[in-house]
Amino acid sequence: MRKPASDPPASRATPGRPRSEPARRAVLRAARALVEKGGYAAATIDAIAARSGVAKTTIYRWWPNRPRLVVDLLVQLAAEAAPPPKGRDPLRALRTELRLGARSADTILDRLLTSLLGEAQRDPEIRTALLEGLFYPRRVASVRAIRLAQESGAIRQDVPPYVAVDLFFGPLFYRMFVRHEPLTEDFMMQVFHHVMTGIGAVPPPATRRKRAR
Amino acid sequence: MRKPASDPPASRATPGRPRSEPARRAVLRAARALVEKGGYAAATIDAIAARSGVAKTTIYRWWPNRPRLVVDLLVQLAAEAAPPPKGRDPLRALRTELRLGARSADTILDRLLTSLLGEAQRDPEIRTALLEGLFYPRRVASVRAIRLAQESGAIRQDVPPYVAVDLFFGPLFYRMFVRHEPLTEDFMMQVFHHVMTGIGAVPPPATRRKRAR
DNA sequence: CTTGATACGCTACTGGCTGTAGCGTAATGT
DNA sequence: ACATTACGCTACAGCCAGTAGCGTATCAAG
Repeated sequence: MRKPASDPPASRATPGRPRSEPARRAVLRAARALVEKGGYAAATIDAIAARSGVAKTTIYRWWPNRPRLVVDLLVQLAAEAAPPPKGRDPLRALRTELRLGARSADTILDRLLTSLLGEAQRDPEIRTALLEGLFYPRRVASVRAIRLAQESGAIRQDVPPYVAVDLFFGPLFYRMFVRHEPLTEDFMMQVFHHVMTGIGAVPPPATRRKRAR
Repeated sequence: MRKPASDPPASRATPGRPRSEPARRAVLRAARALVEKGGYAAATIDAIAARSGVAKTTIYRWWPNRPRLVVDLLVQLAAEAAPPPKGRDPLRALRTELRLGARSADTILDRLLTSLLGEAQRDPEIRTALLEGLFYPRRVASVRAIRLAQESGAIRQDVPPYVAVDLFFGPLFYRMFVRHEPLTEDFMMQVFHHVMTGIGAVPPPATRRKRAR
C-alpha cells in the first residue's frame, strides 16, 4: 500500500516496476458490474479477480480489504449520479441536490451505501473512509449554501448551518436507508418546502410554491 | 420452524416433545451479551451456542438464520430502551420519543440497527422483519400523534402525517446511521422546534385564529 | 547490461463462518 | 409400547477473506 489510490500521474522517484493503473481501473470496472448484478454481497474478491483478470494479490496491493474497495467504487458512482450542483442560487442548488438524491433511490447506489454503513459498524476505517470520501465534502458544500442563503436573508441567522443541513437531508437518507416509504422527488419537494417554512425568513406569505399534498 | 418465535403459551395439540422456551431465552440472552461486547459481528451462531449451552441445530430450529435472530434481539432491546410513550399530549409524546431516540445514540442499539439494515440489502426478509417488528409499529403510533395534533390545531391539516413523521425522525436516524455529527438531545430539540415552526399552526403574530389557553 | 527494487500473476493454503446431515436421546400424547 | 417431535452432539460441505511463496515483468541507477 503506497497511496490510497488517488493520483494517476504522480510520484516518479519510485524504484521498481510501476503500479498498473489499468489494473486498478479494471478492478473497479469489474466490481461495478458485479455490484449491479448482485449487490454488495456479489462483489467478492474472488469474483472481481476472475472478472477483471487481475490477481487477488494485486487487488490487495491496492486496497487493504474488500469494503475499502467498494467504498472507492461508491464514491465514483456517487460522483457520476449526483455531481456537486453548480449555480449562483444556493437554495436552488440545495433543491436540485435533494431532487437528485431522491432520484438515486432504489439504485445500486443506495443499496451499496447502506451495506457499507453496516460494514462501518465493524471497522471504523470504513466509516471514516465513507465520511471523508462521501459525506463530508457534500456537507461542506451544503453548509456553504446555507450560509449564503443566510447572508441573503432567505434563511434565518439563528439556525446553525449543520442543523439546517440535517433538516433537509435527514428525511432523504432516512427513507433511503430504511425504505419504509417510497423516496420520491415529490416527497423531497415537500420536505424542502416545510423545512424552508420552518427555518426560512419570518412569514411565509404564499411562497410562490404550489400547495403540498 | 413452527412459528416465528413469538407466542410462549399457545398451541397445545402438538404431538411430540414440546419446544424449550428456556432454550430460546438462553439464546437471546447469550446473543445480547456477545453483541454488547463485540457488536453484530461477534454474535456468531457458534459463539451463541457455546455461551448459551444451546446446540446450534436447536438455534436453527427457532430462527431461520443469524440475522433473523438478531432482529428479534434488537426488537427486544428497543422495547426496553424506548418504550412507546404514553400521555395525552401528542406533541409531548413525540418530543420525548425524539429525546429517547437521541439517548440511544452510540449504543449497541443503533450499531445493531445499522448492521441489520446492511444485511437487509442482501435478504429482503430481514428488511420486512425490521419494518414490521420495529419501524411500522412506531410509525403508526407517531402518525396517530400527528393526527391528534392536527385535530387540535397544533399542526396544519395540509401536511400528510407520514411526511411529518419523516421530518421529525429523519434527522435522528440520519445522524444515528451515519454518525457524521453527534446525536444529542439538544440537537433533537432544535429539530423539533424547527419542524414545528415549519408545519405547526401559523405563527402567533399572523392573522389566523389564536385561541387563549 | 547487470543489479536492486518493486509490481504482477499464479497456486495453494489457513482460518472462520453459515447452515445442514445423521444419529442417539429426551419428553410429550395416545 | 408407540409415534412424534425437540434437543444435543459430531461432523461436514461450501463459501469467503486474506496471506505465503514463487516465478516473471518492468522500471531506475550504476
